[in-house]
Amino acid sequence: MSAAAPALLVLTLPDGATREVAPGTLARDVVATIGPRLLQAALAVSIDGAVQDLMTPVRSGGAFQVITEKDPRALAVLRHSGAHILATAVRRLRPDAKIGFGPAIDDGFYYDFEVTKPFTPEDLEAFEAEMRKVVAEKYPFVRAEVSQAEARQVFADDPLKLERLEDFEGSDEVISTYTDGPFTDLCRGPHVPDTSYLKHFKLLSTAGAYWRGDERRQMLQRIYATAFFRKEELEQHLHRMEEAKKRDHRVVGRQLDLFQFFPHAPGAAFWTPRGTQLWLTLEEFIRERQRERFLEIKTPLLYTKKLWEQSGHWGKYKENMFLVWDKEEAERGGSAEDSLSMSLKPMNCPSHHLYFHAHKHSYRELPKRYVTFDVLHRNEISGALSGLTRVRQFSQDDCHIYLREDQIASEVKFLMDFILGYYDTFGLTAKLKFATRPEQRIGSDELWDRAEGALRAALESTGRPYEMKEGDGAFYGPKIDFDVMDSIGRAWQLGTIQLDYNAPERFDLEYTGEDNAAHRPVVIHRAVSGSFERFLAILIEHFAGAFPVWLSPEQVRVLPISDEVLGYAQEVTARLRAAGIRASCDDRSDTLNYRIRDGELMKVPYMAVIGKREAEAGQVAVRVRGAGKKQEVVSVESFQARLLDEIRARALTPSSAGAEA
RNA sequence: GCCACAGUAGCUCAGGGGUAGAGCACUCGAUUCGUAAUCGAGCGGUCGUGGGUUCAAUUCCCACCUGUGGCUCCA
Repeated sequence: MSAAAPALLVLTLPDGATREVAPGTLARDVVATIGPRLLQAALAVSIDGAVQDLMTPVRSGGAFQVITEKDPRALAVLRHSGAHILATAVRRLRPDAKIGFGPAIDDGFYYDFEVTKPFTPEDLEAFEAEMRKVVAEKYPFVRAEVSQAEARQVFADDPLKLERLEDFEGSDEVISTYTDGPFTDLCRGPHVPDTSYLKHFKLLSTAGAYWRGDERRQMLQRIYATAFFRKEELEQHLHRMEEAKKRDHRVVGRQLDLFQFFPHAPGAAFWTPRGTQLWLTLEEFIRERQRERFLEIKTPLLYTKKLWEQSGHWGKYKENMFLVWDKEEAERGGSAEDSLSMSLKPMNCPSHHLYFHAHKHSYRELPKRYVTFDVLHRNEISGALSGLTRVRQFSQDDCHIYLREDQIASEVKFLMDFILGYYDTFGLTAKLKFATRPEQRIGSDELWDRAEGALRAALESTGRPYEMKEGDGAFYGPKIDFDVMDSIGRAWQLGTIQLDYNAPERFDLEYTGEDNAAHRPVVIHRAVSGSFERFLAILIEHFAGAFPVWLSPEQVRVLPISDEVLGYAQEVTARLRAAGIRASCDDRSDTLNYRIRDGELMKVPYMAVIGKREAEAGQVAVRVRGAGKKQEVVSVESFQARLLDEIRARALTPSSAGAEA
């Protein structure tokens, strides 16, 4: 503020009105000129798109917006303040705790601490209680701008903060601190005006987290928490977490008897008869879709080191491979290391390249699409394993396409339609991400220009919106990723289309062109499901176990009301089975209510109840899963026909129960 | 791999230094039922594994295994 008469800054309000203020005016004073009610509701402001708190001096002009609870950006501000309040409470109860980072995240916030004794669940309760005190004490968040030297003074006892301060060396970024009562943090802000704004919050869990995400650095103790403006929102959030837990594929998988794990095979699933049926149905579906334009091949699971050296896996991926001991190599006197000269395959690409290389190919036969469903093994670190979503043994619907460069655009278009159509069948919606050349890459810039151009042109030709992920491509080529959204709004990265100019070089792949000369093909890596295991886990959670009829392991359960009609019930069951429907007859001597309940719990899409009336009329009383008592009595023929239609159409929901066609 | 937590009957879970209990499931008997749990009886566990402390360990301690939540990684 050295200038004698600084120029006024012009702030433009959303309604077009303007305010002219002297630099250094507090944001809250600007808000006050708009209205007292707005000042009451204000949590922060946005100037030219940058969120700042009310006590921040205005330093530049531009679009000026007041951020209230309604603003989507407000929650992050509240949660960030929540993180400070958490740290305030932790510091009071555990003065030895060194503070790390404490940001707002998608669903809440966390704070990392370095402590000699890790936190226990009881500690969490104590911290939460202490936070409520800090909230009640209503400390204002006081911003201060300090020099590097002053900051070093303030955080002299916090080595993690001192390390953070090093990042400011030589930069002209303003160093600011925020103080709420007894606690001061190095922080850019913004914050809500005082601690009392944090009303509805909950500490959720503790976890270890490496300092700065680096596994070579020390492990800090992270506390996860969440916060909302309204009590109902917090309750809803916690309820959603509960609901998500209920549809957790590990829980549903046990309830519906789909798969299980044994300690004897960590990271490898056992599929039960019902689960195996589910798997086979999915696989059959994929096979059917791929029958026409893809070539399925089955290849070895175990290969010699030579292949992995050629593919580059031996050098870059060996840690993750299950190496296999070669007896003869050992007997030749090789070292223990040398005797491990084979490996279970962790990926299919080398198999496909090997096969493509083994034959002469004409330009006329491209694109050539090889698909393989073989079992893959990756030796994941134990801590990474989790249900079906992260396993050591899995299968992919893995495809490698060998094509001419001029075919890239049309091929990518074809693959995109293929993949999106696949997700549609399950009611999954996909978001597309286009990832471009990364820093670490191979190939000339001209090649990348061509590859990215072709991929992008194909992407745009579909007219679908997509997001850019600059620099996130594979080292060998750009890619399109498919982020799939499930029924409760979670995103999963599943499908991918990747251009690869590296593999053809490594494997010396060739085709004979029109000119009778050898040419290099391009390779496209394509996955749709990711892995069967993970995809089935997603489907289980997406449908909460209530699969559409075509996928259901058990499609119809026939329930005879009494033994008198058992014969007819068995006849109906046999007839449905003969028509290719997965039907069973529940002839247990339990009550009808009991058996209906069991059928509902097992999420069987249709129950066909049969009493004397139905037996006499050649009908069934159709009960649709989840529809309660609403039922329709129809002839066996029309029930069967309708089922077959629904299965053939791979309908997501049943059409009205057994309506006569 | 790292940090924390957990492991008791097939499942969900209670208990706790003196070798265990419920509900459901399962088996048997009775019941033959009209749309989400019929009644009764019975079977079932060396309390994850191995060591240690103790007169005594499922319980306390240590190690390991497996799982869960994270970190890292990732289909």
